[in-house]
Amino acid sequence: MSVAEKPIRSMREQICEAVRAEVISGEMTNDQPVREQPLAERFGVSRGSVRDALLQLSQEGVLVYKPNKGVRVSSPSSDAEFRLYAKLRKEIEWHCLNICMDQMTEDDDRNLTNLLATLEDSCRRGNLSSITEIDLAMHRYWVSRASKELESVWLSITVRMHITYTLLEDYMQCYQEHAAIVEAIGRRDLKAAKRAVNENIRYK
Amino acid sequence: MSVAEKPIRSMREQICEAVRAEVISGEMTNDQPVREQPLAERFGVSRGSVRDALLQLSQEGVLVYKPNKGVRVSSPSSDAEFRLYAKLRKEIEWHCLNICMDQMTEDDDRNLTNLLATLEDSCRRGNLSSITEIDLAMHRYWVSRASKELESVWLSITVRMHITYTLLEDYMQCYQEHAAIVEAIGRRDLKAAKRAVNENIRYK
DNA sequence: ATTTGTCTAATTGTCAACAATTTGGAGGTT
DNA sequence: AACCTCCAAATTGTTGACAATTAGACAAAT
Repeated sequence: MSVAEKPIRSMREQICEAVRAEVISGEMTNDQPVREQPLAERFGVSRGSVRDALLQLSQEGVLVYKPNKGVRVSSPSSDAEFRLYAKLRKEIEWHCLNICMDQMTEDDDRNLTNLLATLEDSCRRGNLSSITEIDLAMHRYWVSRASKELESVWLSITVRMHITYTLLEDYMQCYQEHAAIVEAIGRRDLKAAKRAVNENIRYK
Repeated sequence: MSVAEKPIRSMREQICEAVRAEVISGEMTNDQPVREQPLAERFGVSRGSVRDALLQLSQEGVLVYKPNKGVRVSSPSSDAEFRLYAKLRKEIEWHCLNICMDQMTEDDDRNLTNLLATLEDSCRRGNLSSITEIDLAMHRYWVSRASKELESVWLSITVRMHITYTLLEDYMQCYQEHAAIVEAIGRRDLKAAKRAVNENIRYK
């Protein structure tokens, strides 16, 4: 019998995910300082826990930390760095597909199909923050499935790409690209899955 | 005039560097738990600062964190992941050489030559922990020179490779490989530098 | 007008105490 | 001996208070 998953998420993890989602979806503008006290009040915890979360997000690349000055939302990378990140991200996702393709189950297929359905809905409604969130969640799925250790490396690279979908027509294209990936994984077709992922991770 | 560097290092940063060096150089065995209280007493600070440092090192990949159980030294990756990390690391260092080769000064040449001399000394004396430390410091030099943002990504990938030189004969080879890199950088020969770096980052 | 110094408010950094959780072992039962 | 139960010690998680640092406003001096 497989070991039971731990649904417990530490306070720090919850704050991390909330702030990360807000930053990635663009609800916080670049270079904007992120103060500890307001966040502590908002989550009903002490500053200590908030500090832990902000420190982790800084290490992750979502925020930038300066001693005695706190953290601020990180600015977009240069084009050259963006292309490098895209390349690294593709290498990691390809590797993870290699690893986890064989051990995919019908449960995984269902989970991915559900994520895809949610993505389609968000794309139709044009809900930008929801799109970016689910986009990340889908890629994260096969990375996490392959290696928990790689997941944190992948995340710290991906968040630095500042993914944003600006044009309305991009929305449905985003959905179709992910549909192609899920379909390839469903057929356990490694080559097609890699090709589809490569199509989706654009080099700008 | 260039902006003055801040030599100030926060308490957390100092603890991080000390513990990281000890882990990387192999002074702490794999899976060994790292307790907060002893470290706090050793550095003469409170547990809070130590917690911050351990959290950062967990995010970096040096340590592994488990809720309510603290951190332990991370175990080596699988061979497949090692090869992936090597590939990612090479891509980053190549990119950084691309960026910073043009803006290298005589000061940089002096710094690298000094590091190389220290490395030679450590290699002759067979001081393993010193070798790994200087090895990392050298590669870190051109990465940091190119991009502070990439530095943290590079570090988190590199520390997961668990670099260790086990055989005595490897020591002098390590020195010679780095000598080749420094020499190529001194000639501002990008292609030769990339080739030398590629030689040094082995795929196991 | 520009610079310099100083005060004040806001913010981050550190600490020690307390709460919650995990660990390990003593003691008893089968 | 093997297995459970419970308790105590060790360890991590959280909190509020206080110290240190920074940023902005304002006045004084050149």
